[in-house]
Amino acid sequence: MPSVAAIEVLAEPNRRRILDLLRGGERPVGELVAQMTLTQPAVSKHLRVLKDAGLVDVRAQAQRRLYRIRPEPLAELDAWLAPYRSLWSKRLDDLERHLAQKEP
Amino acid sequence: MPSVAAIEVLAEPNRRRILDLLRGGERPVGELVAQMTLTQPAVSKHLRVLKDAGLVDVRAQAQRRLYRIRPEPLAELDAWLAPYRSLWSKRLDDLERHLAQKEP
DNA sequence: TGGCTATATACATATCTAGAGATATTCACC
DNA sequence: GGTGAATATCTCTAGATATGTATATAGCCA
Repeated sequence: MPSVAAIEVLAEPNRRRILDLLRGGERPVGELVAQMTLTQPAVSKHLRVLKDAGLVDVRAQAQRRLYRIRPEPLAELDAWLAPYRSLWSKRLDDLERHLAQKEP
Repeated sequence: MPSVAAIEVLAEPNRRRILDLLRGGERPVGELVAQMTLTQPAVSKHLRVLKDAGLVDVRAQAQRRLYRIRPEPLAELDAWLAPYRSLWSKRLDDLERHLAQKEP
């Protein structure tokens, strides 16, 4: 069970890219490959890492493998971030107040 | 200008640890070193990386350097995470509903 | 069965990075 | 000015990792 392992896996930009592509829903490997400047083995390897971290799930459909997001580890990452939120929320409040003032 | 560089910097567990320690407020390097199982140069190096990513700020006080959190990059990371939130919020709603049902 | 498609794995390599130890820098204080 | 304390930087090294090429595996269809 990886605690905040998601952040280590998602440090890799191509893996973030893959996840972004999967936000549109289930996708076969080939389609992911087509939208990235990486070879198929490289993409498969990233998918393996994502799967091991529980960030994606696979489903076989004939020779195809359909990948989709598993959001749980992202929720954990979000939880890790939570205690820090108060550090910037005040400034954001200030910003909102400032913007609201510009067009009353 | 690092877009989501924070996530790459925070992939390192010791750097997350440092940030956690700084949640308690400004700290000199020596104090951070004392609470970690790392040599002073190693901690200084991590602090350098954190500073380059804009995740911390330094302030000199005599020979001491007081480090503190700069929350902006964390806010960016939070923003990156935002589009994914809908993926798990439904399940969390379900969980909450389930829990609420157990003690009416 | 044979050939084609889709994906995964093996292997080799080049790059990156965290870490330790040693040294340099900066400041306070005598 | 000299000494000691606090921190930064330099150098080197061991380990990790992302990638490409080549190969294996598995399923469909004729």
